[in-house]
Amino acid sequence: MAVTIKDIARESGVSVATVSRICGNYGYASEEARGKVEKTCKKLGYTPNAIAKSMVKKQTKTIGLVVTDMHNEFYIKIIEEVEKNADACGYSIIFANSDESIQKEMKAIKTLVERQVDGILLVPVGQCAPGDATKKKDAANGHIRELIRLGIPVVFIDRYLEGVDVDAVLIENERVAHASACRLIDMGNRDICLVMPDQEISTILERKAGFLKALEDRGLEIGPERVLRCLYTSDSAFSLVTEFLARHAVDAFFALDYQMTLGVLMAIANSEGTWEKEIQVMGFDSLGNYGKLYPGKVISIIQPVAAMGKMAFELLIERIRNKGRIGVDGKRKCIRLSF
Amino acid sequence: MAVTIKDIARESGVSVATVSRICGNYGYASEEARGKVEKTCKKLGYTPNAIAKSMVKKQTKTIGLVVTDMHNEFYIKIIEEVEKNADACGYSIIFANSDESIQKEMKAIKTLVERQVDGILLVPVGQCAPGDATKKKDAANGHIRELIRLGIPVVFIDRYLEGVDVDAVLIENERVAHASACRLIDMGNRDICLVMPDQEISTILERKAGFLKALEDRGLEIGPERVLRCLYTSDSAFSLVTEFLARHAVDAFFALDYQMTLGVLMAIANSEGTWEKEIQVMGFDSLGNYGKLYPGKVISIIQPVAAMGKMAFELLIERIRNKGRIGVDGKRKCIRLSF
DNA sequence: CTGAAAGCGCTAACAC
DNA sequence: GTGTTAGCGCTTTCAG
Repeated sequence: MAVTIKDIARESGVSVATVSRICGNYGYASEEARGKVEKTCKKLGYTPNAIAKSMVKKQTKTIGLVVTDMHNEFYIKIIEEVEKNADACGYSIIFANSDESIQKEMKAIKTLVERQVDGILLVPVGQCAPGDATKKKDAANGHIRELIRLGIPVVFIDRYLEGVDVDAVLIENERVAHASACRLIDMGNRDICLVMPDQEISTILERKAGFLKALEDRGLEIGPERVLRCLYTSDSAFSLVTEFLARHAVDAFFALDYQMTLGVLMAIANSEGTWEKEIQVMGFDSLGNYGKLYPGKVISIIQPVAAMGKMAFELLIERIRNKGRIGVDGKRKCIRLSF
Repeated sequence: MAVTIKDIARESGVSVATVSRICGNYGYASEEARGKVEKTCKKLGYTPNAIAKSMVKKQTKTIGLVVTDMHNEFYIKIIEEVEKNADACGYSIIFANSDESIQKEMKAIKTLVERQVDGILLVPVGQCAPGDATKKKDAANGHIRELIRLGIPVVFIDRYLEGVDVDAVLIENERVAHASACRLIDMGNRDICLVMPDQEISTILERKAGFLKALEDRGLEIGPERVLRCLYTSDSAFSLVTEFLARHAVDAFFALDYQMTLGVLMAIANSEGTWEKEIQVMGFDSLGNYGKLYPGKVISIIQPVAAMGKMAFELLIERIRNKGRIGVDGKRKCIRLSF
């Protein structure tokens, strides 16, 4: 049997209240009592029971963190940053991977709610489709709405969901994509191929819009065969680009996220004769150290991931502190980082 | 206020005991009661409180997971696998990163204990030094011993600690390194350079021993300048190998883990004139998809990480189930996977 | 089959 | 300053 506050109280000849005050160090306590209690705590090897504490304080000092993909270094970085920030504030992370599956996300969130997390940091799977699919999407996002109804603070990271009013920390995807694509064009690349996952995810849609606008601004057109849509994995991008390269020549590739960038590089590195053509690659997300493995021409659009993790955590903490109220102005915050 | 079992009881005109039986579905309950309770649960949007449940059941259905490095894909895979297996069994993961710091590890473990995790999966930082440093190491590993004293099941993954009796899931490092190095030599490589972090970690020591034994078995010698010791990062390995390549020529590199393998490849890819020399690289851990980015000669020693994660989790669960007793034979298990 | 009641370990009034 | 006590939401005997 683990030693409890009661044991400490008995052993030191004081009441549980006194022990609680001393161990939680709040309220008054005589030096004498303090000394005795601290000694017995050490002697008996007392470990406070956070569960019991949570029970009465109605806060667990834990937050849920759900990401969609563990093969994506961007999300790994997010996990790392969130854990670091949380730890510094005495929060623990209950971690879950939704693996781009809405079912897994729903299950994860249900578990987190049951475990009484103080708040949730979420990269939402849910796809924000425009148009007639709205009703279906609404149903699919019911679990997020439920969270809001329950008053559990949630902050989205990286992606947002159309029609769901939630705080979020995002990137200025359209602007950044636009600026980057302009730069790519202004470097002299005319024939550019877009590589993207065929999914209705906010980041992808926004980046795509920015890219297309850049083409338009520069008076360029893009044929449908130059918009490569694949599954949301680097392998899929690899296959598609490899196939494409066997048939076509291009000046450059524009890849909309980590997996796409990786797939493009893999394809170029492995396609006969393409290496020396020096195709320019521009893509979202750093490939970490791996960039050094690829000697070709690559420009990475590196998101400020550390800042994103920090801001998301801090925003969540703010919401947790003012539980119920949503900021001073009563509005959700949607932080858009530019860079 | 969240809706509780009490609300459900009142609303459905039964006692809390009945509601508890029905929601936890154990014990008897009439169809009538069941129907009423289930309806009100739905109506009021009842979410069971796992914290309260933990309080009385004295088990939280959570396990702690602590890894040492989030820039190492091997550990990321471990996280992924553990989460997947845990989720399937109704366990949640409280995650922490010790970042190779013994202080952070101690803090993480303290937190996990306070949070009453049912068990802990740990890649221990602690370095298993042979010889006179023993006493210092013992002190450093006191927090692990404390865990055992408290009866909290722990399973080490990847590394073990000398003198601390804990279940572990490891690789047959020495044998695998030996076999791999033999193969490397038998391919015709005579002048081989070893790249390793300068740390007393079990994996590294064992792999090094296997490598050296292979040289000995084949009647080869290795000069001290061909044993490259660096910090435990790919950048450090990169610098050291780059410097080495500027001065020496070798047939092959043997890298003792993920970070080392990555550093070696980076160095070769970026060193003037080394590319075409076709230096053979053999190293522990897959570089995931990145392998495709490097067109040189690489042989990866790929650890069965999925099996490791699964076995570690299952061993932990077994220990949790038989809380107190340590297996049928009263002995710790040290599973050594070969491949 | 169902209900009353006793806690799990801790905090927080409220009295002394 | 310190102790008593009433819960937090739930499970689990033990009666009925």
